[in-house]
Amino acid sequence: MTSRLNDIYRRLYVRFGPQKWWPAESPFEVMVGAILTQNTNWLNVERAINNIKKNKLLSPRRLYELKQRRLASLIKPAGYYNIKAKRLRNFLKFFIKDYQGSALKMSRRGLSLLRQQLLGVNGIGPETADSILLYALNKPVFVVDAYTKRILFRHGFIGEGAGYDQAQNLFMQNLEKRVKLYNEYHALIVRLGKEFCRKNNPRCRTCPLKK
DNA sequence: GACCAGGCACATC
DNA sequence: GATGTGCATGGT
Repeated sequence: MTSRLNDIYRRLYVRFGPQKWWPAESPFEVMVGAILTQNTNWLNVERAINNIKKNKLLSPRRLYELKQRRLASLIKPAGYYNIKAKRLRNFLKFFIKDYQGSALKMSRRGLSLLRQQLLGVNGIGPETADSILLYALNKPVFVVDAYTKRILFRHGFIGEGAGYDQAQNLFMQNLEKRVKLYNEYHALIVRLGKEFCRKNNPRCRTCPLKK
């Protein structure tokens, strides 16, 4: 299993090259993006983040001081804007209260504690939590998303109904626990997914992983 | 017009 | 514990 997973990584890297994730200028921007990108095209998330930046509001306290209505209107392009405004505020409240809005302070704590805390925030599930841990705080945790499960299933690594943890364990129990590897691997899977592993994609049959 | 996108919480059975 | 549903914009 280890060698197959390493082989897949190698092929993806050769095919697509380094992906330079996460596309953001600061750890806090990663956190915001992680919440906004839930079930949403990244291009729409960029528009939402640009709205925040244009108004010079990309800071934990400034965002938290906004009325929820105002926040929702700023992030409108990202879709689900009402629920995401709520989720973002839930996270900001936690981030400010427990870590004074400092990603550096947060990054000093251990992975499993942080993961528990993040999952305790209403609106942050496993993928959002792990994205924040890996891409904002440099913790060695493998991020699983819809593409990851779809690819693992289509290549026979897991059953169709397999859960998040099962997919995550597959990687984490068979690969070195390295931030750089996890960072690039997940990004490459998303890159592959966008092109070949959409739900009804005829190109799936020409997937570069199939030899 | 249909389908899809870097999920999650909640209701119901 | 499994399954279904609401949330919403914008690209292809």
